[in-house]
Amino acid sequence: MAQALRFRQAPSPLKASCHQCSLSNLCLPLAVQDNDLDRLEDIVQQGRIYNRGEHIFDQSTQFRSCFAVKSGSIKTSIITESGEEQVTGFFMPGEIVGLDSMSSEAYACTAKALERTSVCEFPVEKLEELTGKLPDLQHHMYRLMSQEIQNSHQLAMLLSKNTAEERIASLLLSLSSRFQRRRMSPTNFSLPMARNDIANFLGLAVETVSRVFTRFQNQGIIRARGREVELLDVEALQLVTREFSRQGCQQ
Amino acid sequence: MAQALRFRQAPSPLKASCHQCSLSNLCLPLAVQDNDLDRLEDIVQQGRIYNRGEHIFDQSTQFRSCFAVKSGSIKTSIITESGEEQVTGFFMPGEIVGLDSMSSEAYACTAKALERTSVCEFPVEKLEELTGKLPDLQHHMYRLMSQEIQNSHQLAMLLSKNTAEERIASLLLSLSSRFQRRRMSPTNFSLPMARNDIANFLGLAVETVSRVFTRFQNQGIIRARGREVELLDVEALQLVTREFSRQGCQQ
DNA sequence: CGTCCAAATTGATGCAAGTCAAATGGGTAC
DNA sequence: GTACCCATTTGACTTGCATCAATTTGGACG
Repeated sequence: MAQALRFRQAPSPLKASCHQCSLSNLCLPLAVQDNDLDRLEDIVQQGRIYNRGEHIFDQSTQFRSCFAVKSGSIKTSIITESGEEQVTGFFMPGEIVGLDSMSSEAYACTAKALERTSVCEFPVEKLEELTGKLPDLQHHMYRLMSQEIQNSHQLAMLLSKNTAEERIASLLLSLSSRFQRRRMSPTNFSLPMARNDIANFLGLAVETVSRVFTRFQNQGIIRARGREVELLDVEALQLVTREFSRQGCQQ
Repeated sequence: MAQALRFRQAPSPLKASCHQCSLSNLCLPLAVQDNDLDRLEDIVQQGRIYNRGEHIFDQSTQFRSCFAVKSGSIKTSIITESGEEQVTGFFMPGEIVGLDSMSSEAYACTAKALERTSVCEFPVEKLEELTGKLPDLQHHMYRLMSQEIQNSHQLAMLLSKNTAEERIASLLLSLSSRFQRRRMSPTNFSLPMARNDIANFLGLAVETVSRVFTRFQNQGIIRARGREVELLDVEALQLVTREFSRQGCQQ
């Protein structure tokens, strides 16, 4: 069965079909004219399927490619010499992993599959060559990287200025809108990551994350059982994220 | 005197000379072959001089250019609707400001001169056109942006995992090595930013920054009077930043 | 040279979130 | 089904840093 699946997914293991991919409105093809799509397909490699917990790459791997999430989800984290971990992001289908490594010989972070996950691989050497020829694609790469800087600044802001409740509300809303953009329910989804990962990402202790979840639940803002989450009152959540700012206003 | 200076700095106000610039081993020219340097000069504009506190751009400005610091220094920060500020970075001569805005119509942050500061301006439209023709320059842009993502991740890590002392030690060491790369003393320099900016950047209260400075001083690690700082014991500082990790090791 | 205001320092107190400890739940393999 | 392990939750206690308040310092300017 597993073998059959593998055959079905990768009839020609080295080439992916962007034309037929349902993510072409999110992923790199978004920036490529239809008649140039072949050139992108030429350099994309259909990556293999990773089971939950498997590494797509880690900080000891030589940097060679960026990856687009095709299905499933990925968490990236920096791991210090002493084994200390800092989760730097969660990636959903259509999002690109590895942009932070383009200045280094080795990957700048470790990427781990949070569930059964498939990816497409873009060898950077070929990708750079192609972006040199396709201005729109180059522009899109700049956009993506710039967006990632902004995201990271937002995270820094969250970490340095916001309370535990505000951080968690922000994360839930971010996930919600990202699910929505992928045509999934924005109010009813299953968290791809463990409480531990949430805690690490948001600079909190696991216990605090757990407590905030139950607090939100008692207030009727969300319903959570394990990884299944239902947002019962999105406005209330938005209010939580803004509460901090509103106080600033009143002063 | 001020006028004479202005004339000397900008004989032809629209064109900068990368050939003669002392920062050519730090800034964008770093990635450009000598015989292509003219093409970079063609698109660079000599920016004006900003006094301390003046804005180079802010979040209401339409995004048009990236800027290289020529002399002086710049701080960038995000300002929320409610006026809350988060400092996202400090920039020294040769460093590029504005890379986080390449995905947006308006600048993603506000850039303010921390002292008398001059800049070179790179209009993005022309810059993108040029990077399409010069693969090395394109590669360098990817490197710069990727480096900025990494820096921001490091900041997030600092904010979420490290104590006040560790954060401040890290900042001092970062400044030290950046001064050194610019052929200035790595142990004896003047902070371009106020305590307030340091506090905001590191997610601390001003009072905490002040206390840590005096603590370091009492321990004989640094000497600080106002913005003048002398690092008396660099190894001790490095030890402070690593203390956290070392504890992780012992477990 | 004194005046004024912002920046920096120092001290006292409170709280949000971390830490430690223990109980509960849920998933997986045998 | 049941045993095991890891993830999650809950409770009790501790603490680093924020906050509030009061000086002190220092630079800009008339």
